[in-house]
Amino acid sequence: MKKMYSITELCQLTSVSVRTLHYYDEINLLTPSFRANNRHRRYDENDLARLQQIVTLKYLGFSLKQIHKIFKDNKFDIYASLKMQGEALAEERARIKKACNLLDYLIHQRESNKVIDWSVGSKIIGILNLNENDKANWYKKYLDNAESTTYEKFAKTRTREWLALFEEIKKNLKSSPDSDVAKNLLKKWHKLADAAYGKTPALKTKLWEAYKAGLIPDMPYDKKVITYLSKAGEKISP
Amino acid sequence: MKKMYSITELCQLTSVSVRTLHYYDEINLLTPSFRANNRHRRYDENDLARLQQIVTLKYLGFSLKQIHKIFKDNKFDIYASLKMQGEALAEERARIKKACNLLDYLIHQRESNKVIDWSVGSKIIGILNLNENDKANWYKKYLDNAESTTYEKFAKTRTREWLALFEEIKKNLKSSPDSDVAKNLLKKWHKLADAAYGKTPALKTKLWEAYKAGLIPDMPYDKKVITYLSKAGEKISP
DNA sequence: TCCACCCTTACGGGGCGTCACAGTCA
DNA sequence: TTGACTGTGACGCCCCGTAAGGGTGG
Repeated sequence: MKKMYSITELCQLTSVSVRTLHYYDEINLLTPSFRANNRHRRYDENDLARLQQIVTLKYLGFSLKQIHKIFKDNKFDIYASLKMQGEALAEERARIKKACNLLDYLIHQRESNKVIDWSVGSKIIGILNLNENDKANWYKKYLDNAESTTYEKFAKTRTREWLALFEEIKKNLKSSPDSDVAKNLLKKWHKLADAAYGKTPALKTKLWEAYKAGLIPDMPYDKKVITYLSKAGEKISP
Repeated sequence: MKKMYSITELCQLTSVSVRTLHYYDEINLLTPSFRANNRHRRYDENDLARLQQIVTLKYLGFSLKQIHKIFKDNKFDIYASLKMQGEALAEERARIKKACNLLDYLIHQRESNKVIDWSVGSKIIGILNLNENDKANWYKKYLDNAESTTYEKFAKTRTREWLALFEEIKKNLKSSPDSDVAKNLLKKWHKLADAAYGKTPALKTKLWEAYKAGLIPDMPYDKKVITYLSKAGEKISP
């Protein structure tokens, strides 16, 4: 004697609404194995198992259409599609993390300037959506033409000096941002930055903001370094 | 003389489709400031700025309805709503991370058993969706009645012994999972586990699976400890 | 005349929530 | 009679994509 479930019983077991089961019946995703004389739906153990699979797959981000395919196609490789879904989830995670970064950036803008520059927001979205090939040219989305030229000239051609400085800072990460060591490193950083952007302080700020917000794709510098410098800067000129 | 934009120009500037701008016009979210004689839409700088704000807010997860409110209500505190949206994003992140954990669990199941037990999947979803108050009772969702009783009896009443063991393991995390130290710790763990679940080995496995998958809310043990034990176990009985 | 833009109108889709109305069994 | 449970049917939502069919300026 097999155990049978009414529609509400099944709902309670799986935290699914009645409407949802009606809908799944309608689209032939989960048709009850039997109908009582009153036309009431009656589900058996297999139906329950199937529903549990549906619920689980849905939680993992599969669409009902995809789930349909998984059931229909016996040769369907669930293992492979689970792995694929894993990649999709990873992408979604990355997207949300980017959104969080952008959010922090905007909140910080607002805290220091009292006004949010939304054009920067949409520029950043452009950067975040760059594909692998175009990532290297992020600055073209963020800066205007003149600024881009300046950036290419000074940042890219003198990369070695920057990297050396950041390596040095990395070694001193444990020292307090208040310390003389930190002040000294900050001074060195300002010297390099001013050599490049002293004539265009607005650009200097703009770039610094971008780095601080973690908006640069494949940043060659450790983010900890940026945070450290940022803290050191705050201590000196609050 | 103000700069004006045709609809396609605006689209190119903001990576938004024409249809979308039509729609925004339709719902009065972004009505172009002017219309040419041909009824063509003409946007000015303000419209552009507004669109940039819309795009940014949308990227951050706001609905069009919410954005509408933000514009309409002058007293609207954008700062506060940005912060709120930050919380929403954090929740979404958490959800995705949970889904990733579940996915790993299922893939691992499939790798060792060749068959996925979907009922476990839906049980786990039940656990993951527990609110703060009910988290402590996660095992009631995961285990059946008899198992729950056993768990309450042995796991909860002897918590101190478990915690002591896990603390000891934590101190030895750096030792290789191959080493004698590891073997010894694993032995201790088996002794404790068997004292509790020796008579119900299926339950022992079931609980271990749950821990390994990181499905226990507010787990009192460091996850590194679980991973370490897991590796040590694999080395001994592959 | 042809082309490049632009317009409006309308259907569809995903995954149900939410009525409205009716039947059945205790 | 009441009321708990169930059934079917249909509209709505949200954010557009995707036509279809037609206008205008160069």
